[in-house]
Amino acid sequence: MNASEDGIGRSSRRRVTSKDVASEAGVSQATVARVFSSPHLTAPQTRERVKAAATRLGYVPNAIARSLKSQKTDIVAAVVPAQGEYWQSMLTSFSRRLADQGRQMLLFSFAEAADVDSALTAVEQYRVDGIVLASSTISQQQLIRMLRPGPPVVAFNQPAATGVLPQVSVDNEAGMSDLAEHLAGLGVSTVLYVGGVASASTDQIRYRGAARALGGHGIACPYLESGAFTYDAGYKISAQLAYMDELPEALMVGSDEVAFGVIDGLRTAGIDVPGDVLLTGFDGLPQSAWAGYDLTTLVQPIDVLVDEVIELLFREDTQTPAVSVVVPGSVRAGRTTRRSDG
Amino acid sequence: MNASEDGIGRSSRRRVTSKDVASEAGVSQATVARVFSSPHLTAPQTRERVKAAATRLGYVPNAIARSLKSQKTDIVAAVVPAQGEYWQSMLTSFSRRLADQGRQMLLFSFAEAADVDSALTAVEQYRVDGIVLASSTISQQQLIRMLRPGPPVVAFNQPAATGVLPQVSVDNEAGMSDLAEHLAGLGVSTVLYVGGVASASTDQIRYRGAARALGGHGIACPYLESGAFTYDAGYKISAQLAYMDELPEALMVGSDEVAFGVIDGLRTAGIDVPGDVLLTGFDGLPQSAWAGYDLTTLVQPIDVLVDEVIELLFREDTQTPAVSVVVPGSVRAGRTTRRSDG
DNA sequence: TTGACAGATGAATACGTAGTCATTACTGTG
DNA sequence: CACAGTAATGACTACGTATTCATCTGTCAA
Repeated sequence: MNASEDGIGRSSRRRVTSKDVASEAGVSQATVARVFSSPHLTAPQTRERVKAAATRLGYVPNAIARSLKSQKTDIVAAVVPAQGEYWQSMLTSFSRRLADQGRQMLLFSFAEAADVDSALTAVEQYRVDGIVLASSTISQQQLIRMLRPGPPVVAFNQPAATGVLPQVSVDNEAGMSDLAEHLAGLGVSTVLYVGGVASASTDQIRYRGAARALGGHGIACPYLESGAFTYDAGYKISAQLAYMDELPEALMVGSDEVAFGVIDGLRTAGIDVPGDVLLTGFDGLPQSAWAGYDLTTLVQPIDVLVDEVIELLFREDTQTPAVSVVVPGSVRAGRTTRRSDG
Repeated sequence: MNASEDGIGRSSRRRVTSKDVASEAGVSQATVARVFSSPHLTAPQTRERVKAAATRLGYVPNAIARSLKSQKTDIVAAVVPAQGEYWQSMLTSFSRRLADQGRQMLLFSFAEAADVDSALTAVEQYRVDGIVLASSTISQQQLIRMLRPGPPVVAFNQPAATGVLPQVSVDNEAGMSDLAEHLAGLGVSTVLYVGGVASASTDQIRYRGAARALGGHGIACPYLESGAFTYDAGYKISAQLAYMDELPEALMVGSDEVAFGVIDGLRTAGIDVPGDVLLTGFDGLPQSAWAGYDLTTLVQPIDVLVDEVIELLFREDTQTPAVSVVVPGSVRAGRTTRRSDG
């Protein structure tokens, strides 16, 4: 007598398989499989009997086995940086969209660029149906690596990937340009651009958008690098700004998160935004609309971007070489570019 | 002649299997498998030859097939609400921790409580090695559903699960109690508690912590429900606060995110925090340390919580019935409880 | 009545890997 | 030299499902 055999433990004795259901219902395994994957091939009466047996035994189809046989997993992998408000909101939108389609999301987040390689190695092992690469810190070399045979890959908000991988991003240049026009329309004549990481393609393109638009109005636009796309980087760089002989009329910051840091840093130093200096962000994070900041920023239509990614991943047309999709954002005018009440 | 056969397209012709590598290297499939899963059983010379062949062909082991055979996926499922800063930071920490162990995270996020059921159904299909249930809005019934045979399940910050499922959470009651003591130590004599969702177990327990501690000092602590654990809920409820005949000396808010809304709402109404009213939060979100808020709050040691979850999921000892693990948090005193400079 | 045909089902197989068992070669010891 | 013991490998099978092919039943038209 095996003592451990009939303990009513939390753990299972053994998983129920379609074969078990088959004998319980008095049909073949094939029929059970059909009831769950192509019910129209089964007789209503049989179907009910099988379903009843399945419920009785607590049968749940094994997606792993199904994936092996059908060569599709219904899983999409997302390779995303661990830090950053922007990526988090993108993740949220993406996973929800996938869930609507009966797909799941396998998450590979990485803290440092060095971890990307191991993440990519892991991704390859799971035969996912598609891969999304996010983060501007993925190297060109790593992008090229994804060109091997395998599931479709799409880069997200990574202009550097253009020409290498299909890519979806907001129109960074036009977006920052629109913000610059907004400032120019307010009569601003001196502007300083506060970037995140100068080597990041998004940073470069956004700056170009600002510089061109402002240049069209005869306004110069020097570039200052904060060092990272984080709150802390913005907060720290604000010390430099506070000690400048003369503040520009407006600051264009490369991302909302950095902008939050800049604003808080300036305010801590006794410099009011927008009283002493106007300021714009970029991304349209939820927090940018919070009353504490009420930031003028470029809102990225994340849901649209995500839909485009999914569209690119699963489009039927495999002939047409994959292209870059660029989606326009929209300026949200907040308090940080509202001229003081006086 | 099949035209599409030798196009150098982006997509694969056919995946390379261990069998292909075997013939390429002149060994059996079994040997190839051993080289990748238990190299110590192979001769160094053979190992190199196989690896070379694998590289030449671009072989990548198939995790799906491995999972089917070995009955483990190295995947942990996380069922998490789509909204909420707190969950996002928890997710980040969790996925990173798993990655360190060579495990992946399958994400199931849900927008509304109604979506939880479909998420759970999907989770069951993938034979994951463990499941983490987060969010206080998962119903008791849904928790009970997870008691079926299957992978280990752990609830995260869900005191209501105690006794039903193994659970890990911060010490909500002691945490809020500590914050209350902090206020009492400042000589505060009137307090109002602003909760999130009154029916949520975390909300109830946190309130209890506040009420008990304050009661010990002879301080009453009325409860006001904001309606959700969101910024907007806090912002809206602040209107009610602004119109009160007399403000309490301090507000204890049930979560940081709600607290941000309350602070911004009050400030918009011309009520200064901490000048006119002191305020505490709960959770210790990254933003709570931002200079704009600099919130006095209870910092949850997310990394510790996550480690405890993983420990519970994968502990060897299957005998001992799973328990509730309660981890203490720590008070971070910020500007919002600093008496005005005067 | 017979043959054609659709509907429903079962037997058998493939998906790609890991592990079991058997076989072979080789080392060291009596 | 014989034998035991170990290292290395190959043949084979199981994991749980989906699908192909064949079989069988019953319906309908000629």
